[in-house]
Amino acid sequence: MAIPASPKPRQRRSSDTPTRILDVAERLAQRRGFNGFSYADIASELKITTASLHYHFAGKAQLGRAILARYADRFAQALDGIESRVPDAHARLLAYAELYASVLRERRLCLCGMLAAEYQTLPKPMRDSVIHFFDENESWLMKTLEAGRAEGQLRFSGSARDAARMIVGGLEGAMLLARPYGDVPRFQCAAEQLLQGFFPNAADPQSGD
Amino acid sequence: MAIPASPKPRQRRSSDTPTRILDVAERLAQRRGFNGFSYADIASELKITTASLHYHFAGKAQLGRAILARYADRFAQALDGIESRVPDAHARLLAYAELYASVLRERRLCLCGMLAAEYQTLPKPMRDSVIHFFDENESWLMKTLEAGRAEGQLRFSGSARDAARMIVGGLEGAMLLARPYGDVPRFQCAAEQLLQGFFPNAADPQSGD
DNA sequence: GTCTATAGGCAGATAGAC
DNA sequence: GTCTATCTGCCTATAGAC
Repeated sequence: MAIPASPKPRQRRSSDTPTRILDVAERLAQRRGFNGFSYADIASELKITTASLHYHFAGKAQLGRAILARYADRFAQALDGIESRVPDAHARLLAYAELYASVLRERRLCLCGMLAAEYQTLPKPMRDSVIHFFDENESWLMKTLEAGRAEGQLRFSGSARDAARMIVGGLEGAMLLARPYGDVPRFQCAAEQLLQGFFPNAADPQSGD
Repeated sequence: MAIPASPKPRQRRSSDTPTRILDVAERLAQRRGFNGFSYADIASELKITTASLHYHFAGKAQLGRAILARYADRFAQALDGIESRVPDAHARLLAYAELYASVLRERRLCLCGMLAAEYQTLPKPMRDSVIHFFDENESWLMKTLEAGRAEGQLRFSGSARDAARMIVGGLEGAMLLARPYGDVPRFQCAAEQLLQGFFPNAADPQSGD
């Protein structure tokens, strides 16, 4: 029920052609941007032709939609996974930041962070998916923050919505800057500082140096 | 001395061809990304030919370097301006965030935020300039934060370097996300939250709702 | 499903006239 | 400095054989 069985458990490892195309395209989009790769890049890596690519994904716009749809699904599953595995709100925030760190470790940007930069050049359906992704993140964080505040595990002064937006933006920005430096700890350090204000047990931020 | 006079004060408004080219190219780069515009885009807007563009900037890579050099100069001047006009550290941080807001109001991203996303596709000299830009921002913020802490106007627990990096990343990310929504207040709200932890006079962040 | 072959357009770039 | 004309290459995309 919760985990629907794959409709066709044929191949050993998820490696049917559409999936492999999406895997490569997604990685290229996260590393080089949606405007930074071509059908030829995917085709050469998979040793197929661009004509074959067009059989599976009629155009780059449709490919982009498919990448985004799969990415959003996977992200939603990851958030569900946090909720089922991690009981307390404090740890959930850290687990949320760790999702970003794991992407950065592959020298990728968050797909939607990248697409947010390219937003003005994207076809309308992709724009809508990017917005939807951030809305979903905001909702999940709001839910988490409010629950944590009710339980006394988290503290924050303003609205949960504003706090959620600051967290998403802060993590996306920390990722954006850490990647050119090739410096994952740089991201982690920023993420910790960003979140520490929400933890009541944190040392008072007034010690000197 | 501080403000060197323009070498050739010929035209009424800064409108020699190289400057107009840089103006258009910079705006396109900040809105669509460096990979999101072409020589033809600039040429058609200025009603010149791409051949003329090549006379002033031999290639897109050189144009990119010129855009970055001018942008970095202007940003450094803006930081100097804050230091000369704004006396206290608290207000300097707010003025710093306002620099970002003024860019966002033109529906642009910070040039180097945009180029950070496209980093893997940039020619080496542009990469170096992007890194240098963020290093300069970090230095300026460190200086400002340390002075503010010494004067008792700012408080923060970790190193000034880590705090500076969190601020740059946080503002860049808040910009990145606010733009797709076309929502400048969204940025300002995130910026305020990001900075409020540095202000000792802020209300303790434990009030309920 | 995958291929060969190719179309049509746009990219960055250059030569040479004015 | 700006132009016309052109080049080469890459881009997305399609037709049609296998």
